[in-house]
Amino acid sequence: MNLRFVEAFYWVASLKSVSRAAEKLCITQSAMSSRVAALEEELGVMLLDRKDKQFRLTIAGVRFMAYAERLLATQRELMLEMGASGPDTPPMSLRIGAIESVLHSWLLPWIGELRIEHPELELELSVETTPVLTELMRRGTLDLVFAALPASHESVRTRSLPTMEMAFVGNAQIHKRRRYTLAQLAEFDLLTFQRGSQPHVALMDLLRQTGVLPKRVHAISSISAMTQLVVNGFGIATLPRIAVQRLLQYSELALLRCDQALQPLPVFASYRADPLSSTAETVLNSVFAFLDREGKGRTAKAQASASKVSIS
Amino acid sequence: MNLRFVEAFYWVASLKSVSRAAEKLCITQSAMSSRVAALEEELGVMLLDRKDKQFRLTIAGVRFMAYAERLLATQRELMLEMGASGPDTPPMSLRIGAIESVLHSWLLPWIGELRIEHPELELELSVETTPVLTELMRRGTLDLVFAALPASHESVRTRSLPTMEMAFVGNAQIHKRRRYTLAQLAEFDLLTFQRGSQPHVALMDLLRQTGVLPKRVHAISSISAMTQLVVNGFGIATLPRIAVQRLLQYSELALLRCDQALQPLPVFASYRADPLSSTAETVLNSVFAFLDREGKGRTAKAQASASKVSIS
DNA sequence: TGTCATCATCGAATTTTTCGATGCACTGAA
DNA sequence: TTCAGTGCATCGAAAAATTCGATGATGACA
Repeated sequence: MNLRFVEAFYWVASLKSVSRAAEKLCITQSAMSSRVAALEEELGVMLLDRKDKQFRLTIAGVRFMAYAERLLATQRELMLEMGASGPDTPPMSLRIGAIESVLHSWLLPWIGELRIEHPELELELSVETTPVLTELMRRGTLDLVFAALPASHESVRTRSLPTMEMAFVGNAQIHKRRRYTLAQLAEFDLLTFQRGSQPHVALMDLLRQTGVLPKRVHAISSISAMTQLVVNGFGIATLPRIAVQRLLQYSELALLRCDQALQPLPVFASYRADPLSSTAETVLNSVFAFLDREGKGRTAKAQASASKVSIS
Repeated sequence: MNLRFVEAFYWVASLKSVSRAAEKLCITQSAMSSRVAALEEELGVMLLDRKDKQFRLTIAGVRFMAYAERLLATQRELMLEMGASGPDTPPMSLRIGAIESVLHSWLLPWIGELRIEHPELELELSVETTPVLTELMRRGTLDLVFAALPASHESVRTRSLPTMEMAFVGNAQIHKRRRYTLAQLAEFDLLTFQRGSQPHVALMDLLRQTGVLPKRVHAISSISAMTQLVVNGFGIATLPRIAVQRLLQYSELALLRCDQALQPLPVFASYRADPLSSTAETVLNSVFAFLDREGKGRTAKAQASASKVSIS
């Protein structure tokens, strides 16, 4: 029995699809199909339920899955202990997905550090909205996703990251007040993320609760589009505070103080349980370490600069 | 990683030889050699210590061995649960070795039963002396051995079987007394197993302890040779009582009563730990069941016939 | 009814594994 | 020392396995 085949079956069962498992392991769908067939032949049992149109494991398939996990766990432990990172180890690749807010806050500087910590990693970065990301995670197209909702699914693990403080951002030339009430802000056009997104929902909730009737609320799916619009005097955007800070010095953006606080944006990291590799976990730990360091180091400096800017 | 290769390595390590492991798995030595090489390449570590002329595992090899056992144990459990005894399962073969005493007592009738219980088994039977058998077990040439000594060796398990009662056997025409003293018997030529064997040593000890000086003690390695000699009036043999009983009715042999009891012949079953198959264990359990049944069923009948014959 | 998505199956191409032969290093006996 | 014997690695060719690309079958969906 070949463990590569066992792994193949594991992914077929985990992703509930032959084709997607094939994609995951970088082989053709026909090869994957015949791997499963070979396993079935070797065991003398059907593993996939082919009667139904819908994907399902047979009873034997479910039982085999448990053994597959045990075998692969042992293999992983083994590889780890034997240090099977020989010189001919193929470059490990990790497909990361993130929402724009994450991209524009800590993702890029963190990736900079990651390239130093793990230069052998081959990254693939997709920026999408939360629902798209969770779907891509469910289908196994991404290995690690930073989104505003957990990609809850069997065999997908989730850890929650520090939330991101949201702030109103205006044009420094236009919005010069020291402080705004929500009603005052709502006299301008408001820009936030796409409909249904956490920031959009949170903003609408806040307006409703405080009884403020906004002029217009635009749903924009791109942070850089939003900032362009703000710079052009189109309106006021709700953006992650940290995400904006790196843009502040190069533009005429201004963080606006408001009497009503915006709900912070939660961030969840989701990754697929991979029986043979702890890459996602390792990389995720790197994220936590990075954010921890950033948080500590920046507390004084960044807070100061933030308040300074907000005065402008 | 292919579990067939892991199994290959397991046997290489267990039998401490590439060639013998190859023989065990029915492939050529070169194939076995390259299997190990493939494993080493995959792990990026040497597993066999090739510097020394003498076989040895490297540190990595020893560590890997533990994982190999775990992987194979899981695979075995898996195969068992999935009932991988498909219609295309190759016939299982078991190489059994036994000493003559076992052959002439219960081995053949038991094999008769075994063929009914496990008709899929392909047997290979070797009759040898105890030292040869233990060596063949050590080298992995035999899977299950019934001998007068345990084939003690790492990765060889041993269970002890009921001892065999030894008796003096004479020619019914010549030795007509109801009872003999040891001294009386010793006036004839004595026949026992080869020098160094348990019966030979035991007989010499008994003679020495009782201060009897035998005329001659012949060392014969074959039971049928011994019985022929006894029938021809050559002398008196020490043979397992049960072994002789099946010959009694067809010849002129007689069990002789003696005031000195012979030491019983111990019997040990040794078998190699096979991580993927419990054939030896299963078959050995069949032996115990058989002997148990025989012992119970025969107690009255056989004892009676034995005493009847010994009177003749 | 046509399109799309998913998967099995087929023959050819490719890769892996095995065989048989040979060479090398070492041992033990002559 | 020489010589036969043992144990293992290595080589090229043969055999077996795996994979690919293409095709077809099936059901979903509009």
